[in-house]
Amino acid sequence: MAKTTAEDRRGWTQNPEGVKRDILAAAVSEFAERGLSGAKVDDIAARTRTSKRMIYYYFGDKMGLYTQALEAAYHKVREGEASLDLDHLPPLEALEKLVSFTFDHHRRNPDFIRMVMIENIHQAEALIASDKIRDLNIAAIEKLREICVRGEKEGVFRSGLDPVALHWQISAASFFNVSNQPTFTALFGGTLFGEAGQQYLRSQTVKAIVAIARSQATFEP
Amino acid sequence: MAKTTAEDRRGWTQNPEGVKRDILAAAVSEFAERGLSGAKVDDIAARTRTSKRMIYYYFGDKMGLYTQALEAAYHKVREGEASLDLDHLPPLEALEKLVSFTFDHHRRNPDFIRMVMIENIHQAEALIASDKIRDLNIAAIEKLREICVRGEKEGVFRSGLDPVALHWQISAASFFNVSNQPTFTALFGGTLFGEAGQQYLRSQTVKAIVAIARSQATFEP
DNA sequence: GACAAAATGTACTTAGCGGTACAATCTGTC
DNA sequence: GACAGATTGTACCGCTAAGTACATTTTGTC
Repeated sequence: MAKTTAEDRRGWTQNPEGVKRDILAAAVSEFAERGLSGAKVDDIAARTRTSKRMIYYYFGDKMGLYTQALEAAYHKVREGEASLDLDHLPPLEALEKLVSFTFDHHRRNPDFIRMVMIENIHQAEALIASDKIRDLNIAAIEKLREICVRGEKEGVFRSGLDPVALHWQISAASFFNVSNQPTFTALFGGTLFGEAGQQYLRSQTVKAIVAIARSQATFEP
Repeated sequence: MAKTTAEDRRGWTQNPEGVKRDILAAAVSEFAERGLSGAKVDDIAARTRTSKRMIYYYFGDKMGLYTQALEAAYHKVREGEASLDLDHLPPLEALEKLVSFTFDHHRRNPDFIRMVMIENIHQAEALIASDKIRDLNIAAIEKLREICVRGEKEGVFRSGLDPVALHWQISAASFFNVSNQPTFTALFGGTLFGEAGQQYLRSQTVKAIVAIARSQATFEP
């Protein structure tokens, strides 16, 4: 995180793109950690190799920075998803793999999860204003829709499956698993969040989603 | 919400308990709406029939107020759950009813959900410090454990079911449904959050949880 | 190498907000 | 009804943090 790549600072030369990336990375961390009002521009600047002055120079104000940080977080995470190739798998395996992957992927990106939490606290105002993010997510649904269609054709999924509702189910488990870990651990202990617990939850989640997608009986344990 | 009950202000007499309740109600709304740093003590005071001075008199500082607001939110919600009687139902129906109820109950208490979101953003620091809240939640798990035990004995649930994991599954769906409504709506439209959509999601969720609990095949559509 | 525009550093202003000092009023008790 | 302690109102302080003024350096262009 926030590691210094060589190109970010070649000697003492100017480097607008590097500076912008540097600021955005710092902003994502800080906002994810402390929320919109909790994050301080001075603190973000301190995580940077540049100054507060440059934040205002490139991003206008705190909200401008926040919006772009949110976009950066979405971009990074959806990019990771895009690498997942499911077309060559039969629909049932494709769905299982997608759920497993999403579960793990969210877990690997807590900053993204926290940005979305913060966005929800703020009624998704910044997200609504960003067409960029909407486009990224439509693509995610299309991938799932394709699996649904294939599954229905082959008769392994029940007909009339709504990909958006299915996405809701997958997201609910994968998101909650990260977002509510602090309170859940505080109340019930951290057993479920160790490696074994997470594998268990993931397999249970896959099973639950598959049960929703199939109309037929399921016989495996 | 924050309605003026007759007893809260009898003429101009002192009324410590009424004032405290008034402040707490205002605090829950304000914190739930804007988060910990986002909430302003002056704004909370403005929602009150008393003054900022009284907030500091009764609650010490902003964090003290926040902690008690969190406790109040938990208390109210767990109290609502306690009214649910499942002992007379066979285990499968009891589980189904519990899931349905939880789904609806969370939906009816968005302020509670938002308080928990905020707590998670802050690593559950206030929650960890509150024994009161932990006790409330242990009780919720015990209710579920009892259902699991009965279900296993009667052979309708698979053996070795973990009530905490099951609670995780139930909470994930019910919580996410409220917590992420803003971003989900912004990205995919609000269809799922209308009355029909919610009924659909609730039934899907019940089906998913039941699938997890049963080892046997399920034949219903 | 001179000029303009882009990029950066330093120091400052300003307002919002958490918290408090001080005084006044209410209420139970003798 | 006087006293003590609990409760409340008014006015204020001080700090933090968002945002800016102004000066300086870098860099591409002729």
